[in-house]
Amino acid sequence: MSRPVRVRFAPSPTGYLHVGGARTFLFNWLFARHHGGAMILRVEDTDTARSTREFEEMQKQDMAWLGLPWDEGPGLGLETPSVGSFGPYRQSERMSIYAEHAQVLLNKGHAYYCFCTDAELEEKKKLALASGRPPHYDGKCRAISPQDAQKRLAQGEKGAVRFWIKNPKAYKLKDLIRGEIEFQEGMVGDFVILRTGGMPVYNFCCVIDDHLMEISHVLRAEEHLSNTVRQLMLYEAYGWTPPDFGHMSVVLGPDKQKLSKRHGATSVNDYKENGYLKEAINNYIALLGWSSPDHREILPLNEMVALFGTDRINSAPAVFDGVKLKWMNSQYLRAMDELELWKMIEPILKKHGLDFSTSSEAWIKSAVAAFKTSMETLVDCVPLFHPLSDSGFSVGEEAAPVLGWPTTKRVIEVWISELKKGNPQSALTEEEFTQLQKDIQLECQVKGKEFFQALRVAIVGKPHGTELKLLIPLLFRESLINRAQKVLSKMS
RNA sequence: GUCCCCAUCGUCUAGAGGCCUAGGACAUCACCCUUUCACGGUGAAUACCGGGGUUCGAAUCCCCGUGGGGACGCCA
Repeated sequence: MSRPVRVRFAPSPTGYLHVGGARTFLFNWLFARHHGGAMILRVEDTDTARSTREFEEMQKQDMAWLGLPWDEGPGLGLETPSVGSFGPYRQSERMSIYAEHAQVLLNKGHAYYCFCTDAELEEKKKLALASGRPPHYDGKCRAISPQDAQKRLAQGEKGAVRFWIKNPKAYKLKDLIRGEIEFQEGMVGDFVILRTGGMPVYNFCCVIDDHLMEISHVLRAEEHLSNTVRQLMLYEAYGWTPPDFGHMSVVLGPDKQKLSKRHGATSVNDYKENGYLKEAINNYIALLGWSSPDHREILPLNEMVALFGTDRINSAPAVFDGVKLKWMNSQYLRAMDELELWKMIEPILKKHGLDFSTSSEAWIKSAVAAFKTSMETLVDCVPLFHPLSDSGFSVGEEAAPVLGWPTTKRVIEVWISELKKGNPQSALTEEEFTQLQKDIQLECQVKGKEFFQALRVAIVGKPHGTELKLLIPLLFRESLINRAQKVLSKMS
């Protein structure tokens, strides 16, 4: 009775992997790993008008980037072959399988050819809706005998194949997340399984594939709940045992509408580019509808695997909160090793013209350590590291009032002469700097704002910014002198 | 229109009849630390959608209403 756990993520390659899809994928992945089962990737590309191989590739790249490998399905890369023995894993490559299975239904009298035109169908639907009847297909073409249908087909007429609902009845579903759900009789009409032209339709492919791929559990979004009744009918017609279903709620935007592009950044790729860590994204997304039994919120992937279960999935829809994601990201950033973090930061800095390739490992470690608590995303490193780069030094507009103060010049001059007392290729320690500040204040008889802001301008070119005691140990005397002199030259 | 799902602080949630004067996290506010900002620390404010039952007792169970979402496709 207990089958091996095999779950699948079945996206349509019609765009980037978005947050909602990523959550479905993550939940399935966690479920598979928790039970030691297999994670299958199946590409649902039967909507040929909107599906592309490029989109498929982008989604796979995002999935891989999240660090959630799949066990079976198309490989990463446009030309890479699929892995797994239940393929092909692209629905567009399974056409003969669907055709065969549709024929089985046709032979059993569980399906029939429908020759109604779009216009005709549209008209009927409108009429039904207007008179308060459910807009279901009226079953007109049931009357066409298989022989007549074959004849019309042979004459070149095109038709679709519909599932024939032989004995309408209520269907019960034991949902893993929602419990028992009952669909009343008459909820759906005879539905299309093969479009005119032979292209199969989602509900049909889904059943064939889930069965043939021996999928044991289907965790998917709530929007498929009402569809499930059709799928149940198909399982019944074939005499197959359906998998266990679990329908999770949808992810909402701040306006409580289903999260979509108009809500701004909603794809995994957006977050990746905006400097988010995959660990933070996985962790945050997992908390959108799932909670840990031990009530912790910061959970690394391996712990989520150990703790995951469908019993703690919330059936109410969740609003996506970018602010909390950002917080989560900052937590992971802080927990990272300095050199590991540097590997991610360095290319970003380089892209912004900040080159630290000559810096020593010790310097990098202390620089990253000094700044990582101020970062919420990776891209936040740019303004933070900017003051450490000599090429990026300039005297800002905001410094103008400070430059106008009568005491400023003297403070900077003393600062320079003090710096010259040491090795130009050395930096001041935090303690030395603290002492030096006291000395200068005493010598110049300047204190408070007049002193601190003057000094800050001499060092970073602006009266505000990062704490000086963090910056100073990371800057050589030579560089500090150069900067101070540049400021001085602005004053005369 | 019909059917299905859902309903605890602004947001994510804990809560499976007494442990709830409803707990945590993010955000907010105040104070402390600090030359500024940030970090950190301490604390505050804020929620059981409404109405009926059931029960000695209900956020928790039932019914009705309301609100939100989804489905009713030759989209997935």
